[in-house]
Amino acid sequence: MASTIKDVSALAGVSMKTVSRVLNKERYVSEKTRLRVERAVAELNFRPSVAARILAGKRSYQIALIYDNHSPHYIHQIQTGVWARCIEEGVRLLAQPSDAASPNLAREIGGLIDQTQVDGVILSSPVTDAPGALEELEQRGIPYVRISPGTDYDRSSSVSMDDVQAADDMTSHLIALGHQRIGFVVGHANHTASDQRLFGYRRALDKAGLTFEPKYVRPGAFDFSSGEAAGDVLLDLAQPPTAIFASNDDMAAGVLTVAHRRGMSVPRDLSVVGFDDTALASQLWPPLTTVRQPTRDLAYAAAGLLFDAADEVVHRRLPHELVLRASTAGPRKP
Amino acid sequence: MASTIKDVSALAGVSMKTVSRVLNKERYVSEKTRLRVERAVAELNFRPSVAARILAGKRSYQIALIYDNHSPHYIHQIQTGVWARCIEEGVRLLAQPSDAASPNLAREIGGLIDQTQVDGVILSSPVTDAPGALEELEQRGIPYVRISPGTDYDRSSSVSMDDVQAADDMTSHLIALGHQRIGFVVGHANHTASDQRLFGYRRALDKAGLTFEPKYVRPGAFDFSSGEAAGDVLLDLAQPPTAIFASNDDMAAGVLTVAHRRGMSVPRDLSVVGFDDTALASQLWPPLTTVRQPTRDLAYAAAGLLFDAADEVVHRRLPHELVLRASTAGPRKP
DNA sequence: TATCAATATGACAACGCTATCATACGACGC
DNA sequence: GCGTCGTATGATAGCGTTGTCATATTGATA
Repeated sequence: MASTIKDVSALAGVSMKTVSRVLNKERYVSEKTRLRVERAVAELNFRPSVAARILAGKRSYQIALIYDNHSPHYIHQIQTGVWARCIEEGVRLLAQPSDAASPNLAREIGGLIDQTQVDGVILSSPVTDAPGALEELEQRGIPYVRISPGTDYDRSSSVSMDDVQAADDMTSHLIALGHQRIGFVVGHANHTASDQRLFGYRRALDKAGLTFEPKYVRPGAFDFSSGEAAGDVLLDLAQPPTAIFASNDDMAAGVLTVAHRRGMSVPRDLSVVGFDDTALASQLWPPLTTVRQPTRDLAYAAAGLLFDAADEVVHRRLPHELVLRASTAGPRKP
Repeated sequence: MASTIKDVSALAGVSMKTVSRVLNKERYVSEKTRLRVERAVAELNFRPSVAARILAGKRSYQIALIYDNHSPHYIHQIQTGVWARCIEEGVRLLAQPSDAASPNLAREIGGLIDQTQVDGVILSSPVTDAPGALEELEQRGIPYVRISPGTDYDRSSSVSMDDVQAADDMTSHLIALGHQRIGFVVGHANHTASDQRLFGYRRALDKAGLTFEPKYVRPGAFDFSSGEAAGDVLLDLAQPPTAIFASNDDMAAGVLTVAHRRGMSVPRDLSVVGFDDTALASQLWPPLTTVRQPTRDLAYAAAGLLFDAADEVVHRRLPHELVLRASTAGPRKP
């Protein structure tokens, strides 16, 4: 059924090697020959077998995306971004779920590489910070790029946004609206972004001369129910906050639900803000003020860095954006 | 770095072919030899090269999942389900986004197969109903299983839920609560599930002796904003519905937002229900009454059918479930 | 004891491509 | 006219597996 390079070379009247040269855009092929080969390729609808290429050559024309993230929206955007860049490059993408906390992670990655001979790997947070995974890749000399790494910043190329600055911006926005008591829900402990967002919150308070109150900070895990739990605790305080900043949109949705359940009106009685600007943010009521994280673009850029792979370490930082919607207002006059 | 079957055979003191037999669990290998080979494999941490296997053998130990769906939640669940079954089987999964409406779809699928020699394909709706894609697969004799196909039911094995019955159940539930004027938001025209849910809605009205009113039915596209638009039209009617049934959760969220914007209280002034039970449903306010679609299980079962691939066509139908939350109540007394 | 089937193993070609090396062809300078 | 260089092409040997076929060993049966 499927045609091979041999069929193409026969039809074009050249050797297999010449066809191979055309396919790989090597130098030293005359214009005339290239055209003849390309026509034959088109006529036979020929597609080189990835398997044979891997076996014979150095490249596999495949890269892997390794992720462990429980937000479908985030994963989807990451996949879409990397995918788009791979299409441009004519490279196949293997999407690989994993468990960043698993002791087998390094072995799994090793297995993936042995089996598929991928040319490179993209790691998305929090796999970016699994030491075993990085070691494994380095030992094998596989180039890799990290999306939003939290540790060992200079260990590899990476793309990221400025989580500290973004959280600072958002907190400053709330302060500018007049809020003095601002609650904060921290993200999942595995993700370094959680620390950074917390630090940005603190820095903004500090700059504004507001004292940091530990009781206004609650742990969370980036999921809806931890947002609910944190919201309940914060609103039960004797002096509850007038605004709550959740480290992602899912948790902000949890806070919103708690407020609704208590009959509070948002934003009149309480301002709520999130982080990420997932689809969820605009589907809630009221629509959520949040930080737009350029997830898709980060992923696209990460793939770009991998393909350009000079041997040097390159970092690309993409801009975030405050998205002001209807869940924020000034605090109610006492 | 990576070891080959040759290394293993040398260490175990047997021929390459015997190692191959052990790896593929073929018959006619003595217990003693098998153990010796297995020990050598473990010691060298050997992983067979997928590329070489594909090239030499008939199987590629890879299957592809082809999807075109704009709901990240849905895709995520599909991927997770198929993935889980593939792990059990030791088969690699290639996740392949595509465009069901593209005229190139068949060629793209052909290219995928030529390049990767996948052993089988799983199609998720609406790619399930793209005639070109099915033809291409059949011409090449690639086994495939469809998830929730809408047409040509007997053309291939498939897994699905009963969309008609589910929509009927939900509508009947609303009727049982006392609603007589029930709005309906149709899904995307590409998806056959849209038709079926609409039919289920009609069938329930019919059974209850309520007359079908075309003005209570609005088109939609499975996304938030089409839900908003439909909600606005329905609530602007002189005799607005007392309940609105949206064909998925995203559109139901749009309806909820419209209600909130108009200062209506849900469910006191209006009942709203969705379909799918995505994460969104429980994160909205009020939490959404909806139909739980067993997406993950469907995907898992689809992979199972593919691996068991007898040559016969098998259909598996998985049960749905009404999830009653806080967005429904009886209509307000006039 | 000879014959046969069932079991167990190995030698070697083949899969479809790329890498390596060899070769052929002009154009150029001396 | 001869070596030399840059360009263009081909012949052939693998890459790491599995398929095919051949061969060896066993135990049971005639």
